[in-house]
Amino acid sequence: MRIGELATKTGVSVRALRYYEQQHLLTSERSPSGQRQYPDGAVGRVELIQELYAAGLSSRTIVGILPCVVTGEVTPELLDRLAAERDRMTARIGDLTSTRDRLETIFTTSTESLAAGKPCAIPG
Amino acid sequence: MRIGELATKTGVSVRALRYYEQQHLLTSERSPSGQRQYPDGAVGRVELIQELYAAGLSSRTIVGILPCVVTGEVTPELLDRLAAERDRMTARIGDLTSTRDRLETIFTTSTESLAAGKPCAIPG
DNA sequence: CTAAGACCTGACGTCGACGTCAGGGGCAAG
DNA sequence: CTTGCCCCTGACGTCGACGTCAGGTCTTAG
Repeated sequence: MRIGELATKTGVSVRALRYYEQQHLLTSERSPSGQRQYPDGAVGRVELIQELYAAGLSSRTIVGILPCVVTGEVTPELLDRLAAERDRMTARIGDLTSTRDRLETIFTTSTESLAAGKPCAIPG
Repeated sequence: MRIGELATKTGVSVRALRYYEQQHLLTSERSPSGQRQYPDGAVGRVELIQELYAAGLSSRTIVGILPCVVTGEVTPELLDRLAAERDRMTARIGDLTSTRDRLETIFTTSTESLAAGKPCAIPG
């Protein structure tokens, strides 16, 4: 598969795919003329990368935990980093949830204030 | 309170506080010589701003939902935006959770592979 | 053969939330 | 009065994940 096809299949831009390769997140074979060739598995690979980016991980972080997928390499350091990222995400989910609940509280009290025609008050 | 004190109390840089003012997230009185003066309530205000930034909201978004706190203004449009952001956050929490679970799965299977001395495999 | 489209490698532009530097004023202590 | 610290307003720098443009090559349909 060439880069354009991978781009349309994953919904990621061609530029982004080349960028992923620069960051060592993605590799490709080259045709004699220098064009990139991807196996079918690249689609899932790119989708995983996108998911991790969306979760707020940086290229550096992803490249640190991705070798497991790539080379089948499983080292204790890799597992440590993986666990660390998992924990970071769990903590982040907790923060987001409490912030969401705070917005919810503001929303509820504000809605009541609107119904009662009173000015709104924000809890601590 | 002057800007330096507010900065140390909130753990936010002086530069950031001036930036918040530029973005209309924060207001200040000025002394005759032009120095910013903040009331005590500014501390909680800045902390709320930080929390919303940390939740991934942009200045534009925050300024769109913050007037409720500021002026006590409660309009239907404001409540709509508030609800929309709350829903966006709920959705984001869901995405993060599934990604975290995926990392967890990778971690678990990789740990087993390491124990068994086998190469790791990544699910779906 | 030729023209259109897909691909290549640089390299500069963008955007948001600040950091940092330059150049200058305010103010309390000694 | 001056030293030292805090404050002010520009204005340029930064970083990450790309967008976009320039200038050239490859491939494929007609």
